[in-house]
Amino acid sequence: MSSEELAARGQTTAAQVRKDLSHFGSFGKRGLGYRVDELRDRLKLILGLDRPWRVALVGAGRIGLALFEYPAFAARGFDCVAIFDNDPRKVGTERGGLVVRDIEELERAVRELGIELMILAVPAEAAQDVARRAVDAGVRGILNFAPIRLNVPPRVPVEDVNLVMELEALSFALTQRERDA
Amino acid sequence: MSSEELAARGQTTAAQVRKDLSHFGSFGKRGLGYRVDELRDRLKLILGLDRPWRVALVGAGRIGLALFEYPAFAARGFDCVAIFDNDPRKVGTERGGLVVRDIEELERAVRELGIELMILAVPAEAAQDVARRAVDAGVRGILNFAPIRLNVPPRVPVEDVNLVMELEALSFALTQRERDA
DNA sequence: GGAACCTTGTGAAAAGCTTCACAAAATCTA
DNA sequence: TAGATTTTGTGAAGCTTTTCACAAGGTTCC
Repeated sequence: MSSEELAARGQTTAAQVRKDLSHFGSFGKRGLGYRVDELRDRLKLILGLDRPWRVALVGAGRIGLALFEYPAFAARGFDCVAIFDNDPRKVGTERGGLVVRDIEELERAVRELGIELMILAVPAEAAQDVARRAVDAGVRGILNFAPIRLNVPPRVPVEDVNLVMELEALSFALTQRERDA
Repeated sequence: MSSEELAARGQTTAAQVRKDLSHFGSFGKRGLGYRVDELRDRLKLILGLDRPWRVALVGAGRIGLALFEYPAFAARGFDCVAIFDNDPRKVGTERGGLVVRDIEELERAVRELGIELMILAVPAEAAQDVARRAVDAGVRGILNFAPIRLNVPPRVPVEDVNLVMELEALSFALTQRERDA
């Protein structure tokens, strides 16, 4: 498959595809393009998807649980191994094949289960404290749904998801178009 | 509040704050900074958040429903007015105060309820078709959870949310750090 | 084998974004 | 009122990202 076709599928340009890939090495054959199966394997390796990642959910609310049972995670090698919450009514109950643990067990469980990534889906007020504790216990990366900027050591990558902001981006785009017209 | 303080709170720089705001006009007073209440009101206006938006959910799966009941949406003026699904077991049941409608009613409901934004949370195979129908019926913007690039007219803004990709970004960041070390 | 054709990988140019730095405007102090 | 101080708004510089364009390498066909 040529960079031209990859670009068409990925909503980008052929030059962009080639430049991006060249950053990690030489993947294609001139006159021919890229072998899709080989490219996929090499990209998986680059992205670190050649091995499973152990993931925990903190905050057993509706969004957190819905995400955690999202089959696409497991399909890409993200293993959901623990759920934590501070609500005594939830602790001990089963959700999606896992027993909800008390947040007080966070540090011990992170160490014992070798948890590397955390999905943080707790109220904004609690997020910073949970993040600090988790990182101290060994969590290496955070997918953050709380609408605050987490203060963590620079070695810990954080990805923020803010769905309200996504809707606001649509509102802005449409409002701007109205004004232009 | 000075651009310096706004920057500290927003994880950016003072110059960036001033440049960004200057793009939309002159908001501050020299020697004094910005009046927070006035700034908030003017930004709301710029973002189009001075009026409510009518939002529909298509796909009454776990993630879609969890999102739809997310109180932060309503708090920012995004009114959830309809839920659609194609599963006869779900159609007619109540979810979060709304009766789930049959997807076949999509066009009529979009017109009658004046639906402007759609949260698209259906399987990837169905997403393009639903998007086309919704846009034809009058939907003006789409928050897309399906892992495909939607083909819609350029006047329709689309925001893509891909949670697997967010986790993959963490995996990549950590893998790269390992290699550097 | 050789001519025609295709597509990569990559310097160089163009475009876009961020930071710098400072005149201008406002406040504060006495 | 005047001098000291603060902070904006913004050109210009610096940096990053994207696009262009083409030599080099590879394929296809006769």
